[in-house]
Amino acid sequence: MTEYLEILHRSPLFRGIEAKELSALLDCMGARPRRIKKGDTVLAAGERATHLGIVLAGRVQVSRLKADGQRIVMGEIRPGQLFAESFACAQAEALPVTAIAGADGAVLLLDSGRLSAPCSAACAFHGRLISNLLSVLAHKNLALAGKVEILSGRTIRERLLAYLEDLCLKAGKNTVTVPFDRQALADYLCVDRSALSRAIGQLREEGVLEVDRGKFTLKQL
Amino acid sequence: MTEYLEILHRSPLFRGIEAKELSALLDCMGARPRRIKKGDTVLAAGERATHLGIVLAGRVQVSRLKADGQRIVMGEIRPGQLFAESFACAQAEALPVTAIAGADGAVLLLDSGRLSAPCSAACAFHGRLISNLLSVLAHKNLALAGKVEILSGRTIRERLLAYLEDLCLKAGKNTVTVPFDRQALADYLCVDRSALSRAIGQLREEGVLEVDRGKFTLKQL
DNA sequence: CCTCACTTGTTGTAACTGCAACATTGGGAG
DNA sequence: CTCCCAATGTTGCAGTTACAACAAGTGAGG
Repeated sequence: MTEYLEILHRSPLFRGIEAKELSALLDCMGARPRRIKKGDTVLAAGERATHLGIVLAGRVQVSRLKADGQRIVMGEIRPGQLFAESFACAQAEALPVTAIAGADGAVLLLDSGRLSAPCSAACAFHGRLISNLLSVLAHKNLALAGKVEILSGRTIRERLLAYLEDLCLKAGKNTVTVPFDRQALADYLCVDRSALSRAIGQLREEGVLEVDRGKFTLKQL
Repeated sequence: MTEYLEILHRSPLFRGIEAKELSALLDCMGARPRRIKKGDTVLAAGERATHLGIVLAGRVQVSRLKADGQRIVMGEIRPGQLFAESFACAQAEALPVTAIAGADGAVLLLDSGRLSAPCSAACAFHGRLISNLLSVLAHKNLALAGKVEILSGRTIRERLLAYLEDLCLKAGKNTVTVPFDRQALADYLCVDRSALSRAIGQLREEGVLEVDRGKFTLKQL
């Protein structure tokens, strides 16, 4: 656990909580890190949504499977970030999404009940924790709204460019590495993979885009 | 204000707070109801996101205008429900959405700073308020995820049916009244209005759907 | 070096969409 | 009742997409 304290301390969930206090807090909540290997299912759709997850190392991909077999990739979670927290906080009956490890690493699963229930030992930080969680949920909301904006594009071209521009804006440069392979990127944009390939090819031919594996460079911004 | 206390008391934000305490709480936060007329701009895009809104009567439509002029209708807010709360809680620089009254009514705007800052008089209920807000944000997240699922449909037909099935599921019957006119429904589904009309016509001809103005009946579920 | 599995790119085609322009409908004001 | 206007439906068309099937590229392991 010790090796991950630094990551946890930087997590938005524990902002403002001292490292030594953090350790006690985690003990109190019975948190144990769990190692994951690429491809492992961290949380499966259908489970009761009792726990929220924090990525300690590696990355976790959250996706949803529709009845017709279509997959929607909701996003990729990086170290320090949370996943499944909305479902846990909303006390959803069944988890509608699946979380899969995108690389070897580790996660921490926290019982949301224990997180929000008053705990005699750690009550001093409890308010802070809830307040942080509020902020995390709010930002997650903004991210989701951003995803809606991407999906509002009516052509693959529009959606891809909206996504890449968003990434570039956040990265502060015009070259970004997409954390998905082509199929996952297509599922993230909710389009067909081969059609996405065609759109990428066109954009490259037009000189709008430069592509090298997962590295995209926007030539004009 | 008194006329709206009942609505507020039933709002998820004030769950578990007694009616008489509620009144004091509102005073303490300096909340004043504001009457709105159909078409009024309640919150404008670009404003600092300092306040969250609660609909007291009527309805409020939240939409976002893209750079290319395309409008995205995010949703319709009904009495007791909140809007713009994510932006307020995330302390967003500028509001990315616009809130417009869809009918005559009234709203309450609450300063999110005052909501989360400790208040000597109402501190007893403060924790409750934050906890409720957490739940509201979590549920809003689920709603947004639902919208993403709707937008993941690759044809207008799929999106419309996903939306209507969702409404029917929530209503518990197979006849629902859509709170949008055709243009707003198209903007909600992020498709062209005339193409939406065409899709509705096809579904009706096939006997899948019965339509009367804004009233849709799913013949087969 | 080769094989094999997996990822990515390519292409033809039918179907669907966005767009624009126009027809129709329905309800409110006078 | 009639007029008027906004909402809704209709249609032709060019462009885009999903789908399927296949080709090319890539990397790990023997």
